[in-house]
Amino acid sequence: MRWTHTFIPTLKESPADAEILSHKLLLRAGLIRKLTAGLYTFLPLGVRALHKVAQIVREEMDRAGALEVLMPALQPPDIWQQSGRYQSAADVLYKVRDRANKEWVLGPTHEEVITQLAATEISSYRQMPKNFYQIQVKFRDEIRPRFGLMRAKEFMMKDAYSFDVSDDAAQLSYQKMYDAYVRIFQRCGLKAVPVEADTGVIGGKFSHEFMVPAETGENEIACVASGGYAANLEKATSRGPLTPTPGVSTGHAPEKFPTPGVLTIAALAAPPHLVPPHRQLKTLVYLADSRPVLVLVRGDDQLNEPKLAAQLGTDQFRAAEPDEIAAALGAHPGSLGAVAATLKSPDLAVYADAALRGAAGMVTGANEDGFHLRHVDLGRDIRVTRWADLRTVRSGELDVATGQPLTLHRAIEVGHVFKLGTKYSEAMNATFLDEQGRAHPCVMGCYGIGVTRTVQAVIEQSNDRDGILWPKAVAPYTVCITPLNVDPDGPVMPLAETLYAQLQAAGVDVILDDRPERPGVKFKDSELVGFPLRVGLGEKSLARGEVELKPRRGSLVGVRIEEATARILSLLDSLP
RNA sequence: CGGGGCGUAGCGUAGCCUGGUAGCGCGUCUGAAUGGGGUUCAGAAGGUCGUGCGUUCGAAUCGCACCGCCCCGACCA
Repeated sequence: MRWTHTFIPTLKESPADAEILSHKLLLRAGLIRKLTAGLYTFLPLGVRALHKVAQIVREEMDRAGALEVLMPALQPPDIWQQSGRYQSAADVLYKVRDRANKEWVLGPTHEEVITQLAATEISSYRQMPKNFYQIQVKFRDEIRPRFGLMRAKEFMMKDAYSFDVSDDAAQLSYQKMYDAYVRIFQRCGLKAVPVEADTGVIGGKFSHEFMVPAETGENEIACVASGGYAANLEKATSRGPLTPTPGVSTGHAPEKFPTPGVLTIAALAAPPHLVPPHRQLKTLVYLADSRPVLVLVRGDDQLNEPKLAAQLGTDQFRAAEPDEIAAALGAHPGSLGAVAATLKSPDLAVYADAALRGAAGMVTGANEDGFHLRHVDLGRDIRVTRWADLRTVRSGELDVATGQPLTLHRAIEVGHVFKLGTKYSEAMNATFLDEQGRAHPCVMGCYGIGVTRTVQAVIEQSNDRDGILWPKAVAPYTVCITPLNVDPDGPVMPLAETLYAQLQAAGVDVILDDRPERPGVKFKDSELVGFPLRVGLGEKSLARGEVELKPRRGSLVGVRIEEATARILSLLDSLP
């Protein structure tokens, strides 16, 4: 490609609405332009990078035995009614009406469509395993689109759906996808960490997310530095708080004491009360399927809502409002407690974090505004309905299996593999007959990769002060030939043309910067866009009989003109 | 949806508080010089100051409403 022929509108300054580096670079390097919030046009260079990622995904999916299909983005709402997600996913569903005023939805994902297909087309165990995938646009009515391509209303996704005859077989399908994902992100030049993940509203039993560590990521993960355990913070567990929970009873019965105006853990820890946070019980009130539930964590711990959701077994839950709390407990936030003797209703469910097991001599609210209780022993004074891991892991805590310390990192989710089970196949009647002629629901898995997001994640992870540092596998062009004088009758351009033709013939994605610009402009642009290798041709180097090879991440080397093509090809091989 | 910030030329911005001529840098176009790191000089084009209503002799500037964008939170497959 010739620079003057394509369209690469680079910018010296980044538009004010770009906040994070990768978003700025996408705009400045001329890869995308915004239409409106969450919607972007891919310009020629952006499309090339996107297609390269998509092609890697496609090759690895094919290699893993998945079958490419293409499903409609426009979908009838009744399949969403069938799966139950017309309600549960209502917030993200774009709905449109046709001329007959019939409603349609724009697909945010395709479990319903593929399961409907399986329901009609897969009827025998002989037809499985099958794994269908597509690379297609998804539409999600995001509450807040953010960070360019990171969280958009419309984005490119690879989604795959596996169908198996049994749980064990589904596990194999899952593992194949997991392995394929590891290869995909490796080939994209991304450091992506597979972490154990919460399965969320989509349901299912088992899942991993592929996370790209980055300051600007929207997720947080906990990892053992040496590798091994890694989990989304929504799911991460540890051996518990570093400060042990007090476990020795004072021998006294709970005793009420006045704490006027003390509404927070910190306030109770301050003078005059001086109750350390780890000796306090934090009492939270949730409404699960409209019924109040008390949740206890240690004063210095944070409740992990996804863990609570898993224990409650419903996604219809939320923190109670102050008036709802007052109605349930007779006191307001800041004075709440779960001590049985202070509860209006003895059968109020109490979920307690496992770190509190055996806790004694604790302080908690008295369910009377302005009062707390001391000398509270969990086992004696609080009727716990269920013990569970409900707290959020903190940095430095020890891995359950190895005892190694965990560190917390922010990360970008680029891929997700789910073992779905039979949630959709049961809802949509996707059954098959086994060898005995008995019907069973297909066991499903689903596997997503955010293709557009992956492009941005690569940039977020690979850049320097001058611009993008594309890994060769996903660079829009791998080689940029930069003649410093484009006079067709001059000494430089004919050689540039020759190299250009030879590299094209060798199958290299090469761009020829044939703009009549000053060298500085060309150098800056090629570095901003981040082509892995620049081939510089100027009269000075030519006079020495050399052309200059400048890897984006390395230093400049001069090579003999007659060896140039061969040296470029071998240098390319060695580049990341 | 709650909180905060912002809408002035393609991009980045000043002016707004204290009402009266719309300014600068980059980019674009023309010409010249320069010709190995966003070069320099001269000239030019380009503006419903987000939209509407209001206050006023007069509104980019003050008030109200709306729209849009960004950030934080809530939410999120």
